[in-house]
Amino acid sequence: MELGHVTRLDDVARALGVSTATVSRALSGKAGVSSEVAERVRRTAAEMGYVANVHARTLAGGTTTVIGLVVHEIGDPYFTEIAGGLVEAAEQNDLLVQVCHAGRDPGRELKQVRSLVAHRVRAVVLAGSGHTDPEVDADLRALLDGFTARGGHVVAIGRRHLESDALLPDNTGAGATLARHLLELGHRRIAVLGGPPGLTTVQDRLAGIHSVLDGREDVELHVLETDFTRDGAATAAVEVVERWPRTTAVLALNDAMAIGVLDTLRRRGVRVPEQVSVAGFDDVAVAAQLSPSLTTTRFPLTEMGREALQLVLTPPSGEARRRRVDHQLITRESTAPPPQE
Amino acid sequence: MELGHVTRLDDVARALGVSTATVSRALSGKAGVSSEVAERVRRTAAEMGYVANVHARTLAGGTTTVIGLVVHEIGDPYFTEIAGGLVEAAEQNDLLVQVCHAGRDPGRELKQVRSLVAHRVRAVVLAGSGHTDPEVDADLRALLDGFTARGGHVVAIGRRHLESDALLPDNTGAGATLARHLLELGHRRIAVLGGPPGLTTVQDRLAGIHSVLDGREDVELHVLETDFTRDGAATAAVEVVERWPRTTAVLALNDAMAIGVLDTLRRRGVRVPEQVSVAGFDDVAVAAQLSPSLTTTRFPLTEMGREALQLVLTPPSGEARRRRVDHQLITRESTAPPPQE
DNA sequence: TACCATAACGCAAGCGCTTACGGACAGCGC
DNA sequence: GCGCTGTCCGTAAGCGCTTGCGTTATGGTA
Repeated sequence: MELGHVTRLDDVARALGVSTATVSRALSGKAGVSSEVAERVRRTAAEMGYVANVHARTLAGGTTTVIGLVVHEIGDPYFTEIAGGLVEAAEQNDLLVQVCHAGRDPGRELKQVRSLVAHRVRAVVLAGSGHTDPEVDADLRALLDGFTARGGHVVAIGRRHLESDALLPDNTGAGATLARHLLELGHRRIAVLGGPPGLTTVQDRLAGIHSVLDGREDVELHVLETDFTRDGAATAAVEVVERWPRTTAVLALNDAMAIGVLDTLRRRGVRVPEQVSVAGFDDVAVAAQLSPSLTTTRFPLTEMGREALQLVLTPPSGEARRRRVDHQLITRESTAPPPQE
Repeated sequence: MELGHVTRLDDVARALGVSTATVSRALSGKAGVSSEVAERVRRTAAEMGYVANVHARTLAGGTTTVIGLVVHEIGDPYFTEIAGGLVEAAEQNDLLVQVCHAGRDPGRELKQVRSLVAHRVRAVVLAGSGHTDPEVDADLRALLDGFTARGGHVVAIGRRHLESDALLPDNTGAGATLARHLLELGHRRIAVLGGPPGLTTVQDRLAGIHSVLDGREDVELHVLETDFTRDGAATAAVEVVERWPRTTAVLALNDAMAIGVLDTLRRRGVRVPEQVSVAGFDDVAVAAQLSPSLTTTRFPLTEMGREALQLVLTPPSGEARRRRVDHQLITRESTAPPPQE
């Protein structure tokens, strides 16, 4: 209970009749203390319920045990899974994760990163798409450069424009794979629900799709720009149904959007996949349980979160480590051959 | 770029020819500085890219802008939605959220909270079920008591045993509602997939179920203890199918588990709801998109996260504020009358 | 025995900020 | 003119920890 009082390093030192220096060294396992004393210190500290003041420690030059994670949409399963892998791995390494929600707004993102830097976090992990316009990220990069220069570590997931360690999902390949899949099923009138054009993920996935579909005279392709969210896609799907009612396949640029599309189609009484096929990206955990289950491409998101932490833990080598993450086509119920005319 | 150097308060002060005290006061909007000077300070600080060192500030007695969130399972949508509401609301108030994963292990939880306390977070939000055994939480409560005594703020979501501000979902009511729902559909052979008995949420939901089903001679009720996770339920569902093949309804104590049940039944070729009805708790976002969509009870999770932040922001009044959160039955495809014999 | 490395520990100077306290100065009433 | 109040600002004392350096004890070596 002990209202209002926290045991400090000094209290422990006094209780043992040693100096704070000794206690400090003993507790952080540094050399310069005999093992018996160290043991006694540790025991007493534990008994007294001593917990080091993180701020004092950090200020004095010790190292932080917090890493920052910046995501676009905390509610999006894509990020949830990454966060899950990261937080769990962090916990195993006695690290804490500070989660920031940037809402796909570069300004907000900048603010969040600034705050993380101010907290002297050990590392910043940036998850999600970068911006195609290098200008947008200019401030961010300057900030991150300063951060790394002072010993901070930056790990990106899918931000290929950043010169940091990175996990780079093969978005272009995934786009191509899905386009090919639809083509092989026989679809020729395809709608793509794209996100805001400023995002590299959007750009890459679209590029993959175009690389397969462009130049084919028998293919009618409509690309709709919309919000990169489930609701955005749900609304856009209405437009697809009304403007191009003969569409036989809708390709959403992520699973959240695909779910939105399924939702709209269900409400409108359009049967999937009998009348319209739907596919997404990312193979979010629930994709398999959807009604109908969703054809998508898989990136090992949880695994990527864990791997990001591994990068955090291993000190940055001379040059940036960039690992490409491969995709995998997951064929499920939501795609099928188009209806006979 | 400026490798290795961060602008400090002192740098700003020197640039302006004033004392650090003045700069400090100006930046934190305290009295004692003329408005012109304050304005000049703010401008110069911004120009120099000054960002206060959070640790120094906190150590010197300033207040933190971090709040800690402890969840049982970061991957569980239940917590994800709460976290989503919380993180978003926090962002709007210039607060950072530190997320901890306790994995339903009191020891780990304790460790995480200890770490949060060491970080002098402004508030600790504990989400998820408490433990029925008061002993288990004894250490935790001592820790939290110390924390509040030093001005910390504790907000619980669903931890009715803690004497803090709390949001208390009506789990008992929800259990009763679902049991009644199954009964009304005509189900008489019901299996319940419960979680570990040490959790109050499990206890409360079960209590609600029992309050409706107990004493009815025509009802055959089997309660299975299992892991409170999707995989745990998936495994348990196998057991249900094999041991009590005539079961017509499976009630899982949360949606994640219900999803696991659906998964198992699908694999086994058992049709839902034609042969077996399935229901869950919480109305996680994907419940509506499942195949088949899931009957469940809704708690406004995202809203609860937001509300928790509101509690964090409003200073604790004399006595704990405890708000009960009502549930709502969401009837969907996964429940229907049992098959004719 | 004298000398020096080595180990074990204490001293004290910070880390970058906040804030009590006090000084300087202006304005006011008497 | 004096004193008083109030405003604006600087001085300096910490906040609780880490760590470089100095001191002392210890043992090994020539």
